[in-house]
Amino acid sequence: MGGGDCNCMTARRAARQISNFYDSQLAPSGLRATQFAILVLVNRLEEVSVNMVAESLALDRTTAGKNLRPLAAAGLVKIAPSKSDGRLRAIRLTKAGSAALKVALPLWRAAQKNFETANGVDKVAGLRDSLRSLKFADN
Amino acid sequence: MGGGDCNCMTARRAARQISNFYDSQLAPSGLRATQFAILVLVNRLEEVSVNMVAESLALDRTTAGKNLRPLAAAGLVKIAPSKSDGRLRAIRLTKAGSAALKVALPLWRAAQKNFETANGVDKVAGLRDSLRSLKFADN
DNA sequence: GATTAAAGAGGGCATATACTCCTGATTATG
DNA sequence: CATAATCAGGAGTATATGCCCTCTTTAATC
Repeated sequence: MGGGDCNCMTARRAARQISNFYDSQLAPSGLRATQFAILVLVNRLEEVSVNMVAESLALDRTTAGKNLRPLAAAGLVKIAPSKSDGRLRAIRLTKAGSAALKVALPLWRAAQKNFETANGVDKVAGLRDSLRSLKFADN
Repeated sequence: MGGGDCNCMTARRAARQISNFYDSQLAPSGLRATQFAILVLVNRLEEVSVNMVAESLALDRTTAGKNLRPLAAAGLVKIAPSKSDGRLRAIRLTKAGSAALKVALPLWRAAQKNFETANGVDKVAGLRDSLRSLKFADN
C-alpha cells in the first residue's frame, strides 16, 4: 500500500518502525535511540564539537546542535566554549551521562540481538551494508 | 563512525539521506516526499480517513492528522466530516492538489530512476523488499 | 597590521514523529 | 433504552530534522 514502490517512503517507514522498536527497548534508560547514539559518540571521542557530531551522524549541523540540547538540559553532556578555538563548543560526557550510558548499553545490545534474531543475522548485516553504501547523485 | 553497527542509526541515517534526495528532486513541485506520498494515497483511494492514512503509511494516528494540516492549509486536500459516519473525516484531493500531483509525478519518477541508477536496480529492489518485510518482536 | 574570507555555532521557521490525555460519535450489552 | 466499550480525532508536549540568516571568531590576503 502506502508508497510501496517508493524508495523514500519505504526507507522512512522502516526507519520509523526500527526507531520505535529501539526507543521502546531503551526506554528504561530514559534515552531515545538518537540520544544514545550521540552519547556513544561523545564517550568514544571524549571531546567533540557540534560539527563533528553532525558529520559523524550525517546530520545537518543545526540539527546536531538541537539534538544536543535535551542531553545538555538533562545534564548528560556539558557544552562549553573551547579554550583553543573560541568558535568551537567542546562537548563532553558528564558523570550522569556516563551512568546513563552504562544503563543503556546492555539494553541496546539486547535490542540489536532481538532485531537480528527476528530478521536473521546475515540479512540484517547485509541490510546495514546496503544502507551504508548508498549513493546519491549530487545535483 | 557514528552508529556504524547500530541497525537503528543506520536505518535513520539512510532514511534522512534518501529523504533529502527525494525532497530536493521534488522541490519544484513544492511538495516534500511525505506530502507527495499522502497525495498519491488520497488520489488513489479518492476518499480516505485520517486513520486510513495512518495505517497505509504505518504512521501514528495523530501524526497522520498533523501531516495532513500543511496540505489542507495549502488547499491541496479538503477535510470535511463524513456524512455517513460522524466519527470520520473525509479527506479528498482538491483541484490544486491534483495539479500539484501532476507536477510532482514526473519529478518522483526521475528521482526513483536516479536513485536506482546510482545504486543498481536489483540492489534497490532487494533493499525495498528487505525493509518492507522487517519483523519486530512485540513486547 | 588591517581588511576580508571562511568556519563554527545559534535563532527562527516549518515539517515530521510519537506519546498522553481528552472529547465526540457509534456500536455492543445488559 | 441506558450504559459501557470502542473507535476516531484533537490538543498539548517533546524530540527530530533541515533550511535560511546572522553573529562571532579564526584564518587568509594584501
